[in-house]
Amino acid sequence: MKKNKPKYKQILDAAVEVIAENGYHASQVSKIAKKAGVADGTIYLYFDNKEDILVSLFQEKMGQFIERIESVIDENDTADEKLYALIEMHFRQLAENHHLAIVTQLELRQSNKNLRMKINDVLKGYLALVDNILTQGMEEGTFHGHLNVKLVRQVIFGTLDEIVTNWVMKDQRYDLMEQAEEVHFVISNGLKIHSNKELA
Amino acid sequence: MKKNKPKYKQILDAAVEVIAENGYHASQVSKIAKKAGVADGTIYLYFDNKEDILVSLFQEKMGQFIERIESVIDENDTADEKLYALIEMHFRQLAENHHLAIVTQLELRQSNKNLRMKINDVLKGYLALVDNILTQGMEEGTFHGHLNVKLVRQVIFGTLDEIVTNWVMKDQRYDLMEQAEEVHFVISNGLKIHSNKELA
Amino acid sequence: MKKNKPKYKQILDAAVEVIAENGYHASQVSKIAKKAGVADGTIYLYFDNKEDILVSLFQEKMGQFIERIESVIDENDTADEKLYALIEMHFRQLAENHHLAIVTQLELRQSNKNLRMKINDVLKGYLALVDNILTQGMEEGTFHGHLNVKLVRQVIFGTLDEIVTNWVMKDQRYDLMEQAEEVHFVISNGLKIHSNKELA
Amino acid sequence: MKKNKPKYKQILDAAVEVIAENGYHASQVSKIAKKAGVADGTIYLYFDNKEDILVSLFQEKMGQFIERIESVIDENDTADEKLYALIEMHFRQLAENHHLAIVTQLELRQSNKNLRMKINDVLKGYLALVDNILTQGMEEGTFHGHLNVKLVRQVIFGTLDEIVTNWVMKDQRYDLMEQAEEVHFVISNGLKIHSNKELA
DNA sequence: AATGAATGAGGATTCATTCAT
DNA sequence: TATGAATGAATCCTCATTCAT
Repeated sequence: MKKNKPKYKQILDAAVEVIAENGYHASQVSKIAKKAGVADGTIYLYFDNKEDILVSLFQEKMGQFIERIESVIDENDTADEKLYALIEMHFRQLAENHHLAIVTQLELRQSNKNLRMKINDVLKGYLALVDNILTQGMEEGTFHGHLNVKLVRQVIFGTLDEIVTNWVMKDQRYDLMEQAEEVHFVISNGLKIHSNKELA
Repeated sequence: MKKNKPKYKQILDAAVEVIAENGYHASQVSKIAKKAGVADGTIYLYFDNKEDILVSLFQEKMGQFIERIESVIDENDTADEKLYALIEMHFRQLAENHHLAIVTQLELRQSNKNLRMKINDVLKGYLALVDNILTQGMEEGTFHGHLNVKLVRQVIFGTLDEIVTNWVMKDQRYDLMEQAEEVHFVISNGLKIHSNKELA
Repeated sequence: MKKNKPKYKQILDAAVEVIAENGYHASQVSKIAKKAGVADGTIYLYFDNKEDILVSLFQEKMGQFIERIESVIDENDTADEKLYALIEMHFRQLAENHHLAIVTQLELRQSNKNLRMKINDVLKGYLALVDNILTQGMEEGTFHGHLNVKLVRQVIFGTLDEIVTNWVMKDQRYDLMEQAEEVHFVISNGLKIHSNKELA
Repeated sequence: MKKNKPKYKQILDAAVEVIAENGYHASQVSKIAKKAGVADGTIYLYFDNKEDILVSLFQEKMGQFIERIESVIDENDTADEKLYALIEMHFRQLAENHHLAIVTQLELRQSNKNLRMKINDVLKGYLALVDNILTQGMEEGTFHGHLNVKLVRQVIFGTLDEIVTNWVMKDQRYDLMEQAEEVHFVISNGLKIHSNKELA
C-alpha cells in the first residue's frame, strides 16, 4: 500500500508547506518534489497527477481532522457539550497548524470544480458528525424538535468555516480559540428550546 | 468616466455570462471580448487587466446587490424584521440571477488570494448592514446585549453564504427562497433574549 | 485564407530546413519558430499543433511535386514517354532540393501511424498519375493488356521511392538523375509487350 | 554467449508482440519487460539500451528470414525460378507472421536515422541473395546482360517492400501470397531478354 | 543474476497583454 | 477609439537508465 510508505506522507507534508508558502498557483510539482527531497518523477510513483496530490492531501489531513474531532466528541455526553467539543476542536486543530489552515481555507478553494467535488465528498464525514449531534440533541429534548438537520448543519459548518477563513485572511493575528465559547453560545442558543430567561 | 460608457457594462455582463458558462479558468479575455462584441484590445481601454475585470464585476454587481438589500431593510422597523428582510433579499437576488450566483459562489472563489482580498473590501458594505441590524437589535433589547458584533456578523454571513453555495453546487435544483424562514428562525433564535417558552 | 499569408509558407520552409538539419525528433516547435523568425505562439495562429505543421508541409510540398510531374507528363504523348517523364521529374525534383529529400524520405517516416495515414492520402494524387499512364499504355497496346494496375503502381512507386531513399541514405553522394534512364528501362521493359528481339 | 540464453530470445519475442500491439512509440522498456516476465533492470543485462533491443530484434528475425529464403532458393536451378522463390518466400514469411510484418514494415521505420542505418546493414544479406540471382541470370543469358545490379536490386527490394507495406497498412485484409505470381511476372519480364512474342 | 524504486532531463502549448495601424 | 496579429514566458509528466540490495 503506497499510502503507508514514508515517501507518501513526506510528499504530502511538503505539498502543504509549499502551497502555504507560495500559494496554490505558484506551487509547481518540481517545488514540492524539491521540498520533499525526492526527484520530480518520484512524485508520480505515488500520485497519478498534480490534482491527485491535492485530493490526497485533503483526504489525509481532513481524515485526521475529522477523526480527532470524533474522538473528543465521544468523550462528552450531552449534545450541547458535544457541540462545544466540535467547535473547540475544529478551531484548535487549525489554530495549531497554521500551514494547514492556509491551505484548506484559502488555497485549496482555488481548485477547479472537479477537485472541489472530491473535497466535498471528504467533508461528508464532518457533516455526519454534526448530524449525529443534532439528532441526539433533538432526542434529548435539548434542541428544538423540528430542526431541519440538513439546513442546520450548513449553518454550523458555514459559521465555523467563515470564522476560520476570516482569521486566516487576517493573517492569524488574533487567537482563534478564544472565539469558541462565544460561537458556541450563539449557535447553541439558536438551537435550544428556551423555557425561561436564561440569558442574563 | 469610463464606468458610464455602454461598453463598460457590456463587457462586465459578457464576463458574467462567459464565466458562468465556461467556468473561471476557461474564461479567457478573448472569449469575454467576443461575447461582448468588441476586440480583445478594446477590453484594455476599459480595464487595467483581467483581474480588474473580475474585481469591477464584483463591485458593480455586489454594489447593486447590497443597495437592494439596504432599501428593503429600510422598509422594515424592528431589528428582527430587518434581519428577515436581509436574509430574504440575499436569497432572492441570487435565486433570480442564476449566472451571477454561479459566478459569485463558485467561480470567483477560484481567484488568487490578492483578488479575494479586494472582494472582501466590497463585502464590507454588506457587513455594515448586518452590523446596523445587530446594533439596533441590542438597543431595542431584542437581541442579547453582549453580542460580539464582529463575530456574529461572521455567523450570519457564513451561514447565508454556505447555504447559497450548497444550493448552487446542487445545481440549484431546489427552491432557495423556501429556506429563508427557517434560516431566519435559527439565527434569530440564537440572537434573541428568551424570557419564556416561546418555541412550541 | 491562412495558407496564402506569407508567414504560413515562411513557417513551412523553416520546418523543412530544421527537420532536415536536426532530424525529426530533435525538431522542436521553438526551433522552427526561431528559424522562421516568429514567436513560438505565432506558429499556433497558422497551425493547430505540431503534427499539423508536418501534414501541411507534406501537403504543400508534395502537392507542388505532383503538379510539376503532371505538367511535364502532359507535354509527352506516348505512355512510355510519360513514364520516363514521371521518373525523370520524380528524381529531378528531389535531387534539386536536398532538404526536402531528407525530410520526405527519412524524417517524415518517423511519424506515427496517424500522420502516415494522412501522408498516404496525399500520395493518392501521385498514384493517380501512374494509373493514367498505365491505362493509356494498355490502350495504346504498348503495355501488356492484363496488367494489374493497383499492383504495378506499387512496383513503380516502391522502386522509385527505394532508389531515392538509398541515395539520401548514402548522403546524396552520387548523381540521382543518372539513374533515371536505367530505371525507366527496367520498368518499361517489364510492362511492355515484346514482339521481337529488341534488346540488343 | 548471451544470445543463446533463454531470456535473450524471451525478451526479443516480447518486444515483437509489444511493438505490434502498441506501436513503436508506446512500447516502453517496462512494457517489454513485463511481457517477457522479467524486471526492467534485467533487460539491461542482455541489451545495451533500448535501441539495441530493436537492432537485435531485427538481426535475429531478419537473419532467420534471409536464411529461409536462401534455403528455398537453393532448391531451385534457374535464376528465374530462384527469383520466383525469393518473392514467394518473402511474402510467405511475412504473411505467416502478422506481428513481425507490422513491426518490420511500419513500426521499426519510426526509428531514428541511426537505427535505420543499422537495419540497413542487416538487409545487406538479403541484397546479396538478390545479387546472386541477378548475376546467375545474366550468366545464364536469361537476364539482360547489361543490368546495373546495384540498381536492379533496389527495384526488386523496393517493389516487394512497398507491396508488403501496403498490405500491412490495409490491415492485411487480402491475400498477400496471391500477388507473388504477378509481381514475379512484371519483374522477371523487365529483366529478361525478349526474343519473340512470348507474352500472349 | 535479478530486482524495481528512484532518477531527472526535456518540450508542446496557452493566453494575458501590447502596439502598429 | 478600436482593432487583432503577434508575442513569449511558463510547467506537468514520461520513460530510458541506474544501482543498492
